[in-house]
Amino acid sequence: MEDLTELLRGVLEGCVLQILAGGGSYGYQIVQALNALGFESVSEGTVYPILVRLETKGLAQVTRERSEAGPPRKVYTLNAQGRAALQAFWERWDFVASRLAIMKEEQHG
Amino acid sequence: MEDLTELLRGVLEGCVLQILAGGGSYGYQIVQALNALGFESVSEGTVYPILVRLETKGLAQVTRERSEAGPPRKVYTLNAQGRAALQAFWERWDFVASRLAIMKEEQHG
DNA sequence: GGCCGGTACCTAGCGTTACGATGTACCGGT
DNA sequence: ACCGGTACATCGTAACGCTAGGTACCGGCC
Repeated sequence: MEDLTELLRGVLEGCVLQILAGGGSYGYQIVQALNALGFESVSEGTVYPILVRLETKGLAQVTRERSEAGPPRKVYTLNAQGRAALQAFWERWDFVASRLAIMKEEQHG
Repeated sequence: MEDLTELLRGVLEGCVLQILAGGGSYGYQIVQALNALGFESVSEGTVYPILVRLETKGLAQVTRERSEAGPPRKVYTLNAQGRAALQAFWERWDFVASRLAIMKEEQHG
């Protein structure tokens, strides 16, 4: 798949929120989850700033947990504001996706 | 609807390509078409740079047509490369949208 | 004639975001 | 001692959308 960079703007933060909604997670694991999902080009340089942003905005809390296989993890957990932000993200996404679907229909109709 | 700015990155260029695929159009009209579609915040300062970009990339040609109600219009028409770019856009969009759909499912499942 | 609203174009500057590159450091196995 | 995997951080760059401002053509109205 070609370069998705521009299309992923704003989307990745939503994806991270969604992943965190499924239970606490940390940067390295989130990168792997996004890669596994098909966003193969997403790397640490992209995800870590997002996590910092979420914490700064007060959408997630951090706890340190030690790892058996490396340095300690910074586990992020969504709070109520974070869940609200996730819902708001899906609303915006659904809106945009619905409009794009309309446009695409017109292509063939 | 809240601020869609970030979600529209990359998407607006695709929308303009799609609009142009339906026949030649010009900046002012495209702004109105996008507004009518629901992207109400999109203004001329957003669309004109996109059109310049399309021409620079060799995806569209320009012809001047006079208007009865104002200064002459710059009518943009897609060429073969433009139609290819449109198709490539839809492929990328479908990919991203499908992944997001998977993520959203997991929310409830 | 002068003014205003609608049409139509353009640009500079700003903020946000994703990404590549680079660096640090902990750990187990060989 | 070294290497690969785990795990974090940050700087600089590029791209894009948006606000704000500017120019200009036109018809109608006072």
